[in-house]
Amino acid sequence: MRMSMRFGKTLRESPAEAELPSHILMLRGGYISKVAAGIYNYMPFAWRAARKIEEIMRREMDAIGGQELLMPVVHPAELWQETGRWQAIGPEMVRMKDRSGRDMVLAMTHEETITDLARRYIDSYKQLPAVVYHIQTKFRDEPRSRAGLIRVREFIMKDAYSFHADQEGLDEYYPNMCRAYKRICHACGVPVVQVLGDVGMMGGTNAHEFTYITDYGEDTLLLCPECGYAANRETATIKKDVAASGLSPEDIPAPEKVATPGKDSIAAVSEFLGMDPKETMKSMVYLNGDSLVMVVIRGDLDVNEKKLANLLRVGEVRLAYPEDLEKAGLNQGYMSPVGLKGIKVVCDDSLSADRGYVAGANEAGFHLKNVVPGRDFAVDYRGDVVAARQGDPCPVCGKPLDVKRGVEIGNTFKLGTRYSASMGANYLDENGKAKPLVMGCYGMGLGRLLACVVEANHDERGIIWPMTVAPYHIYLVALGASDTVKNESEALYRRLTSKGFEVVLDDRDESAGVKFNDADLLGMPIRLTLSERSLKAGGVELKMRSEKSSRVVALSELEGELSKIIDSEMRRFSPDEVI
RNA sequence: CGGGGAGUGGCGCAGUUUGGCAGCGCGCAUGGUUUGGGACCAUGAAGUCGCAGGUUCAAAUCCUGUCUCCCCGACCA
Repeated sequence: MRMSMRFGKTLRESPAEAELPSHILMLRGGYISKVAAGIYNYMPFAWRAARKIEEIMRREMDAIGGQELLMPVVHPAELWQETGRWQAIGPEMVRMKDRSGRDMVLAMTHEETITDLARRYIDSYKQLPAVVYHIQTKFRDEPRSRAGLIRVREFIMKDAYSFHADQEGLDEYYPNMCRAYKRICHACGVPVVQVLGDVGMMGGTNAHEFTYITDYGEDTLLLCPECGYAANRETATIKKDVAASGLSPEDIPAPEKVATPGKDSIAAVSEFLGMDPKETMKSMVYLNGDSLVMVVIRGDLDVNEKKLANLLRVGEVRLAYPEDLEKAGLNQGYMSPVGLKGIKVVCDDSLSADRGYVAGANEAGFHLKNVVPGRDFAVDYRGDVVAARQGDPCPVCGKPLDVKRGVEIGNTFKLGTRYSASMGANYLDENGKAKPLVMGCYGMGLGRLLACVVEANHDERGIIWPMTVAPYHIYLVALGASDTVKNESEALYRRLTSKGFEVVLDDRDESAGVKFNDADLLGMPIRLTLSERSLKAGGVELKMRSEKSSRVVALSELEGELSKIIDSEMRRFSPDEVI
């Protein structure tokens, strides 16, 4: 490839719209160009890198029994109506009518289409497990695209689906996919952590995310540096240390009303009464659709709305407005579930039913001592709705948790029978009995991974592509306008290309500074410089993008040297070496 | 959807406060001089100032509406 003929160009200044390194560098390098918010063109260099990532994905998917197919981007609405997602999903799904007025959707994902295929082609347990994948465009009309390729509306995803006879089959297969995901990221030079994830709109029982840790990420994670516990904010929990008191509710004195004038916060009340916040009960009221829900949790803890919504099996809840509280006759600062009527109560499992807590008296200026969950108020839901915070004890080992940000590159879900049951995707087992297929689904964003490659591999001058995904391995700078340099560089370019090396020849009529700066910005791993000076020194100058120093290599030894470097770099990123 | 900011040649920006010839740098084209870390000289092309309406002798500038884009939040590969 000759730079003089490159479709696209580098920019000296970074476009105002970009803030992240990956976004800035890919725009400046002419790798991507924006069409609309969250919709990008992949220019030739970026597309070459993307295709290399795809090949890595294919290699790893094939290695765990995946078969590649291709499903369409436009689906008939009926498929999505069968699973209920036509109704359940909001405006992020693009809907349209075809010319005959049939409702159609743009694919946000492909569970429906693959399950439709599965019910038509999988008849018997003898065909299981079955694993298929494809690399295809998705469209999600996100409320807010941002950060270049990291959060877009149109994106290419590698998504895989597995079908099993039973949960055990899925459980057995699932780790293969997790390992493959780590191998793919490693091969692309992107370190990832596997974290517990929320099932979200997919449904199912169990999920993991594969996340690249960076302050620019929009996913919030809780990590335990001690034991490796890792979960995203929607799933993370903490050690609550609720030791049994050995008391039964009858042993605990009845609630006692105490005056707490003006003490309308946990901190104020516990200080006033000389108690630990852990001995108090915090009451929060949320709006679930039109109805109110009260959540009670130990005084020192906070509520995670997403976990609350999941416990209630609804899409979302929001903190009630002061007017709502007033209408319900609740005194903010003095609320409690005691004597509450017509409002469901969620009790976090940080509160135990064998001890008394300080709670509000539902009367301004008063609290109750010795309030026992279950005895003094009815519990409608009990579960874990705690919001894990920086420094909270790890649920596994008790050491303080760290909060980090990250970019979710891929995720894996144990779907179970969520889709097969609603779409009637059954197989016959050994006894000839029809059973729903047990499914897993596994997504990974191609553009997002590409952006993370840049995030994880750049310096202030530009991108430093790992050999495995570099658009080209070698950037050959022809320096100077002399015929000797022109002829020699042209000959070298042809020679290397004909031997299968991936080479960009910078044959532009530009100054040395421009060429070197573009070489650094574009980030091919090996830079060769051919000039009068290098020829006089005995050959071409060879410099790795990732290193400072350079050396001169004789033209006669060049191929051997390049092969050696490329091989060792490829090995450095080989997942077999590590995972 | 809530909060903040911005739309002026391809890119980065000034000009808007106080209405009066639409500018600068980079890039692009042509010619010449240069060639080891973003060269220099000369000449040139390119903008309905996001869009619509209004005020005015006159609007990039003032008013109204609208669209788009960016950042923070809610939400996701």
